[in-house]
Amino acid sequence: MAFVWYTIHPHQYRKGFHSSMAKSPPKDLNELMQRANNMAGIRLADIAFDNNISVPEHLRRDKGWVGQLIESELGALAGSKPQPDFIHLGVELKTIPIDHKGKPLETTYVTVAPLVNIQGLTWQDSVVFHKLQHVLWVPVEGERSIPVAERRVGTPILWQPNAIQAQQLQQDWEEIMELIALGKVDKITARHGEVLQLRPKAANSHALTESIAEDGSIQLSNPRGFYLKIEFTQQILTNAFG
DNA sequence: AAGTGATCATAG
DNA sequence: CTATGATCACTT
Repeated sequence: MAFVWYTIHPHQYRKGFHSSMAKSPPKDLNELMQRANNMAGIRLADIAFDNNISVPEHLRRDKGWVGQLIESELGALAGSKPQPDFIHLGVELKTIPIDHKGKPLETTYVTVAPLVNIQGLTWQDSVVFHKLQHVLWVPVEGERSIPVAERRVGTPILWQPNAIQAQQLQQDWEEIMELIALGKVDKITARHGEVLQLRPKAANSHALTESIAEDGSIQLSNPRGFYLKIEFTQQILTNAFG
């Protein structure tokens, strides 16, 4: 849908886009949003060129490519730390693949789920809670019919959960964590949870990590991660553009 | 076509 | 393995 592109000025941006060298972290929220807004309407090939990054033919073996490209353009600190992308701003960056109608094509990965040592862990102490406190959503065309290089970035959305969304997230998180605490992690499916779901998050189905068994002892299970369901992220986009 | 379970690359 | 970035691809 066209609404995703409502702030786009293709010709103006295309001309003066290439120029920046290595990006430094944005000094404040305004600078971050200015950079994000300047990407709206730009093709991934142009952003890649600007960052001296090559464009893969497809994402099958480069599933995190788009996210890392946008991180580079926005000056997010590289590295794999369990911290917000822009720790000094308290903002988490998430790219989200959308179809031609502006609907998310995939669920959104949030974080790995803790499966042991979770006694006393509360919603407000959780990584899910903290990561979703402030998110910069960057929509990107994701239909496979569009060559990766030609996919365009949409208008960014700076989001914070409203009261209802916060409640939905907390309820799902608490129900899922309760099952994990009871040693039923291997019985949890992606169908649990209204807006937040638990799914495998590993190199493959044979990867193992410690978890709680039904008798309270330690067992091994496939690592899991928390993901936001499509309807939830679709609502975020609708609320911003609709 | 949607949704769930599986998978890919990289850094430490 | 853990954690970052996610999308793939098979089942329903």
